[in-house]
Amino acid sequence: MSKNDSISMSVIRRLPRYYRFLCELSDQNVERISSTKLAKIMRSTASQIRQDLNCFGGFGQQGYGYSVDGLKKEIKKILGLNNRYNTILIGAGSFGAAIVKHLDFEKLGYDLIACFDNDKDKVGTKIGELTIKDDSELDDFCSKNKVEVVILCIPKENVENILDKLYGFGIKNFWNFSHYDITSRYNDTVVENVHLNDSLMTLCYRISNA
Amino acid sequence: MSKNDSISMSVIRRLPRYYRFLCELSDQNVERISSTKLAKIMRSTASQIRQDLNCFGGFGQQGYGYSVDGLKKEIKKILGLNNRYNTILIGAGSFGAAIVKHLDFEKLGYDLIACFDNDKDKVGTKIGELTIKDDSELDDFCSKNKVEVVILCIPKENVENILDKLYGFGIKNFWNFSHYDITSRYNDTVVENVHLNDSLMTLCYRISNA
DNA sequence: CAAGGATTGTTATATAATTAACACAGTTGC
DNA sequence: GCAACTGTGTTAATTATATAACAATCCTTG
Repeated sequence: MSKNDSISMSVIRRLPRYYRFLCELSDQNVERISSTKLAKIMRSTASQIRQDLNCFGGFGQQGYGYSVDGLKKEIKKILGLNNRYNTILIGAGSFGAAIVKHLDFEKLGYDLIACFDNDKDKVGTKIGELTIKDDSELDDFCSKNKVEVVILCIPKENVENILDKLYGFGIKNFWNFSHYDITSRYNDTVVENVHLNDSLMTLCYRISNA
Repeated sequence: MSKNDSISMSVIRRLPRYYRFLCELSDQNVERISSTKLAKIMRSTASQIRQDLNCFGGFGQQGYGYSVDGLKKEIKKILGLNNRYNTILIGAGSFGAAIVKHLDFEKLGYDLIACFDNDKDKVGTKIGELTIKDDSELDDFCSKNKVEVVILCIPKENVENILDKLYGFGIKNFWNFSHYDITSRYNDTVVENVHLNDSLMTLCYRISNA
């Protein structure tokens, strides 16, 4: 598949940031940008930008730079943001609910098709258009629907059980907010662990040692 | 200050994870652990663990390994988790509220002393024990209280204004959930940017290119 | 439409991070 | 209390990442 054999994670994790800044430039009706100017805005280096982009192809033009809209579309395609993925939320507490309300899943390709919780008080209430289902319905739902991504917002005690079950249904893509490293359990899954506590601790270190 | 001159960010970002796993081992009443065993549990390498820890001092003992509780305490100290920091939340929407409810600020050293929002409907309502204040009270509050950390959960349009104001009060530590790179504006601040959209996009890339 | 300037794609260099190697200190068991 | 083993701290080698350099290419302008 073209050039992108084994792109390093360092590069991949920078792509969303490029996309973000390109969207802003586009909103400001900037038509073209050079790697040097973009580097200045993003506090990066021209070298890095050019090298990152060239992992995927030559999107620029000598003597001109990059077309903002063109590059934006290319990165969107690279990131796979034109695809759609059926997504469910497990753990529909205030945190899970806030997560799905706060971000643009739709825009980024995720279709939220169901929410689950084990709290009887929450079951039956709504998150947006969706009615929260009981955890006991999870098996049935997964066997009848093509679930591609799971957002996990549950306490770490419950993770292993739920995880094994989902894995059994062939679900391997997780956006994980629970305080548990999913990758420690399976290694053929795609997992984004968002460890907010880790982030707070890192902040603490940096403040304390500033 | 001892050994820790210019520890690399890579090392620092691993510390919370060590701490997390050590807490679990401690909960399981494990008394001692070798770098090799810990590496196996954490899916890391013994070399990396030993080298990371030795940035801060020799906490282990030849032929024995590391005392779980001892090492846990050391890392806690290194991370600065014994310190206390006065913290305020700006943007007390469902997301901001969920963030402060979901995590153990207390345990990690952060004392939440006030919440602000510009939505008149939210002002006066409560988050835990705290009553949400109007943004207009921010100046007054900052001048009368020692605010050390700010959690930002506001739309990116409002960030620059609020940020300049806070910076004016000498506040330089931010936990930032807004879709804006604070480091692009000032460079003498300590910022943890949590870009959840970026995380979602990275996940999308990895699913799409698996 | 040619000459000069700009800016890329790419290769080469320098820096950073990870892994491996190993000497030596401390533990354990007989 | 000695021999064999375990496992650290540390230095060395390897790999990965970021920066710099530059020739090739395309735009721009008079």
